[in-house]
Amino acid sequence: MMAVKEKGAYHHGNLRAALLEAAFELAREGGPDAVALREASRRVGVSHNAGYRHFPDRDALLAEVGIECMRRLALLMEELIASVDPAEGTLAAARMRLRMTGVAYIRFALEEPGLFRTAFCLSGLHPADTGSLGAGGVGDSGLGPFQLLQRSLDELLDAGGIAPGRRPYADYAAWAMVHGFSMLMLEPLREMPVAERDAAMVRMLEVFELGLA
Amino acid sequence: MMAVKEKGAYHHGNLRAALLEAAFELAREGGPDAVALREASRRVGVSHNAGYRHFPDRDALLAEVGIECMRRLALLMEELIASVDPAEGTLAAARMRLRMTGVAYIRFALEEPGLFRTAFCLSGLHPADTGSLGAGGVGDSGLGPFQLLQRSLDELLDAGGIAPGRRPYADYAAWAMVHGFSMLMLEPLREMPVAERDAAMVRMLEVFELGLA
DNA sequence: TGTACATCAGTGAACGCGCGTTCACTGATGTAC
DNA sequence: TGTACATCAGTGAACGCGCGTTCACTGATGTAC
Repeated sequence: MMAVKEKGAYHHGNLRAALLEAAFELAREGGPDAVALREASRRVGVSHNAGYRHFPDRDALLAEVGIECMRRLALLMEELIASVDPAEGTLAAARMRLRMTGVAYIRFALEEPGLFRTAFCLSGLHPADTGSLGAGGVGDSGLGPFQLLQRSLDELLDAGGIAPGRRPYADYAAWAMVHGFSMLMLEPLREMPVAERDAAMVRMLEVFELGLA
Repeated sequence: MMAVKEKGAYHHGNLRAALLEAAFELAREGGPDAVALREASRRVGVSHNAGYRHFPDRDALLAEVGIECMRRLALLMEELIASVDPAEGTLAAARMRLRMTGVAYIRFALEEPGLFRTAFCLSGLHPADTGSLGAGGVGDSGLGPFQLLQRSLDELLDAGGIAPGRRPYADYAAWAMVHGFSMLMLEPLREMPVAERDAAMVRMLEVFELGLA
C-alpha cells in the first residue's frame, strides 16, 4: 500500500489528477479561456511546466476538462429525468421527462456557466455522436446529453405524444431551443428577473411540446 | 474642400473611421477576441497607440464594432422580411415573414460567424431593450433584431396565426430557438451536411409555428 | 497677407501582464542482479 | 539483503508571443491678430 505523499515531497504522486481538478475549477470560474497550465500548476503548488509530464499540451488538458463538463451535464440530466418516477409509463410522465431533460440542461448552464461553456468549446467533441467520440462525456447510463434527449423524445413518441412524421429533427430543434435559451440568459439577458425567466422557459417548453403533438 | 490626405501624410485625416473598419474586419475574421487595437493600427498603417486619440480604450472600440454587427444583422432581417411582398396581408404571408425573420438570423450567424459572435459579446448591449441602449444596432426601420422579431410575431398574432394566450414570451422562445440553432451549427455541429442542416432548420421553424397556432 | 501660438493628432520607447513551450538539469523511485 | 543503474517526475531559467496602456515627444493644422 502506497503511503500518501506529504506536501512538499518531490514527487507529487498524483499530479495528473490534481492538475485536472485544478483545471476543472478554473473552467468553473472562468470558462475555457481560463484553463491555463500555468495557473493550474500554481494552484497545485508545482512548477509551471510539470504538467508536461502528463499532458502533451494545453489543449489536451482542456479537452479532458471539457469531457468532464459534458459528463456533469449528463449526470444532472439523468438525475432530473429520474425524478419523474421511472415506474410511471403514462403520456403525462413521458412529457414530464422530456421537459425535465430540457430543464436540467438550462439549469446546468445557469448554475455552472463556466462548465457549460467549457463543455461546448471542443471542436472534436460532438455530443451528437453516439459512440467513441463522446465516450467520456457520458452519465451513469452510458449516454451523453444528446443521447439522453433523444431517448426522452423516443419515449414520448412511444407514449403517443408526437404526431407521426414530427419525430425527425425534433432532437436538433429541442437542443437548439434549450441551448439558445441558456446562452441568452447567460449573456445578453442576464439581467432578466428570475421569475420572468422561469416563466419564459416554461412557455417555451410548452410551445415545443404543442408543436410536436 | 479638404483634400484627401495622401498615404504617408502625418495626419491620417480619418483615423477613427479607418480603425473602426479595420476592427470590424478583425471581428469578421476572428470574432470579438480578435479585435485588438494593435492589430487594427497595424492594418491601418499607423502607430499602435494612435487610436487612443479616438477611443478611450479597447473596450470602447469593441463596443462600437459590436453595435455595427447588430446593425448588419438587423439589415439582413429587414431584407429577408421584405422579400415576402409587403402588400400581402394574408396569414400565409405573416407566417412566411416570421419564418424569414428566423432564417435571416441563422443565415447571418452562419455566413458571418465572427460578426455574429461579436454582436453578442457586449454586456451592456441588450438587444431586448427598446430604446436608447440598442439605438445604434438598428436597421433602416429603426428597429433592432429583437424588435423586428417582435413585430413579426405581432403581425402573425393580428393575422390569426397565434392562439390566444400564446403570444407572451413567444419572442424569447423564438429568439432562443434560432440563437441556439445558430450556435450549435457554428460549433459542435459544424460538420453537419448543409442539406441536413437546412432540413433541420425548416422542421424546427415549423414545430415552432405549430406550437403557437 | 503674414506671422505667433495654441491645439490637435500622430510617434517611439517603454512597462507590465500572462500565457505556452523548450531546455538542460536533478531528486526520487523501482528494478535487475 | 544490498547495491548499480535506468527511468521517471519534478525544477528553474529562458524565449517568444501579443496584447493594453502610459509617457514625453513632435509634426501638422488652424486661428487670432
